[in-house]
Amino acid sequence: MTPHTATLFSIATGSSEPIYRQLVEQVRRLAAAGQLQPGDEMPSVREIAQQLALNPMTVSKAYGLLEMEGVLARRRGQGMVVAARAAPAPADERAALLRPVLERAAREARQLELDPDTVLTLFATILKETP
Amino acid sequence: MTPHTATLFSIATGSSEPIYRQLVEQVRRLAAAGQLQPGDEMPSVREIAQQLALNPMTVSKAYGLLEMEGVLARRRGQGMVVAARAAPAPADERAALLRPVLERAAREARQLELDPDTVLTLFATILKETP
Amino acid sequence: MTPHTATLFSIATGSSEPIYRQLVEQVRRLAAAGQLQPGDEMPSVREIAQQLALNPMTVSKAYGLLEMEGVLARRRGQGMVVAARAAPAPADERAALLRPVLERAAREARQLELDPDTVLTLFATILKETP
Amino acid sequence: MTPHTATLFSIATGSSEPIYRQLVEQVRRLAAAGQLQPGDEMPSVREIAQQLALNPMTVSKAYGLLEMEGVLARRRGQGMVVAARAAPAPADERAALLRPVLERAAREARQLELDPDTVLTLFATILKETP
DNA sequence: GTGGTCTAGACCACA
DNA sequence: GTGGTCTAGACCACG
Repeated sequence: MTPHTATLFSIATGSSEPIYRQLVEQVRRLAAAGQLQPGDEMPSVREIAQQLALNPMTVSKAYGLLEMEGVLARRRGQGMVVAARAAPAPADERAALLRPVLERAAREARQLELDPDTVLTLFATILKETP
Repeated sequence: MTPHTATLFSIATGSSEPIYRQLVEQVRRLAAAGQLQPGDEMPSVREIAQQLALNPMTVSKAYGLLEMEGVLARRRGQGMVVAARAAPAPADERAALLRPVLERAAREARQLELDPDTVLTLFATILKETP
Repeated sequence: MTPHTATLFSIATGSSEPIYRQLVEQVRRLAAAGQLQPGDEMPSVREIAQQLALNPMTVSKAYGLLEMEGVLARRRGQGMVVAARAAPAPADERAALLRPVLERAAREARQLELDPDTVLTLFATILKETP
Repeated sequence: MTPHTATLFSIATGSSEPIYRQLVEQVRRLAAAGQLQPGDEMPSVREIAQQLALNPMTVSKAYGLLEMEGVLARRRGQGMVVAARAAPAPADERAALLRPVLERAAREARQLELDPDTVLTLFATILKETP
């Protein structure tokens, strides 16, 4: 199955986060969650670049990093596919990927002197909104 | 009252976030939380620079931005003070400052296909650890 | 279209007004007047710096402020462009930008006890000279 | 006659223009206009400093400059008086003092592409409002 | 003493 | 190529 570019990625060009990193992290998460299964063919660099109006080098850089990480694999003449070892991770490993952003949120909450219950309630609300 | 530099700031020089921005955001949150009260004198550029081993211009840049934002005010020849309009914000306004990072966390959680309860439990744990 | 540096800016290095602010205000006015259209590419920091014999950081500071203001936008890796929302302002809005300096002139005229007609005549003369 | 501090000066501590310069220019204009007559005793440094909540050194610096300029004169034990040669200037000399600010306004008007008539009408309005 | 400005030059991240 | 960040150090303006 070849995932559709438009469905897969959501890039915020206005964000301060580098585009290539947005791509890398999204693929990483999608692979960990199993939305990208081992063997799935990734869209070509050109296709992504065109559809998202990005510089092909930006996409290429993301793919390169993902290959180094072992999330994607290069198949000669066939483009990139999701790597075998990128099997869906168990919930606790996926949770580990979420830790950094949660730790940052906790640090900010403390500096804002918000009490944990308020924060958790707010977060619960947002979790329901988002999907 | 003059807050103590060492107590006020914790800078991660290794982080990818620019130092001046770390300073800006910390001051912004401390003012919102009321740990910095209107009228409080901020440590001088040189003092912060020395204690945190930073270049004075880096600190100065942060102060300049905070002044533009209206969080700090310049008292000519006497350093910066916390601005009058930087009164401690009510809890709901402070919570609003936390929204962006929580929304980001929610987005990542969804891409990781983690169920909300797991995420909330993890966050609760982290919130207890952090302080 | 890429405006020419030399044509765009006239910097008075001798003035007490900081160079970066001279740049900021000129760009702001040129954008308001429509001489800089949304989408126009601005000259690069290095180009301006070289042509006006300034330090690149000085120019960079001006660009940074103009970006914060929303007058310019950064196109990663491709320099700055005039922001979309920086559309040419109608005459009355542009006139509003002129008010502060006119108010100052009026205040000074009053302290000099010059009668309004004299002042207006003088100003009319200067307006004809200047262009 | 001793002019009253509060009536004489209007200081904008928020402005970017140095306080001592605001003082200097105001005295200069008032003397040129004849509102301060030769021989008039100026308020003491302390009095001005207290009433306007300024640092006495700031006031002192302004007085020093005005003395150097010949606008004020030091009378031992009597404080500063308006200098003899600071006689009210004829209208054309006073107009000359107004030129710089008018030239700046003209320059800005041109960059804003405002036509001279509009500018003059606006200025006429402001001149009527201000007093 | 305070902060502001500018220069010079290095290094990095991004595209 | 682009702009961003940081350092080091000088000088100035202000109070």
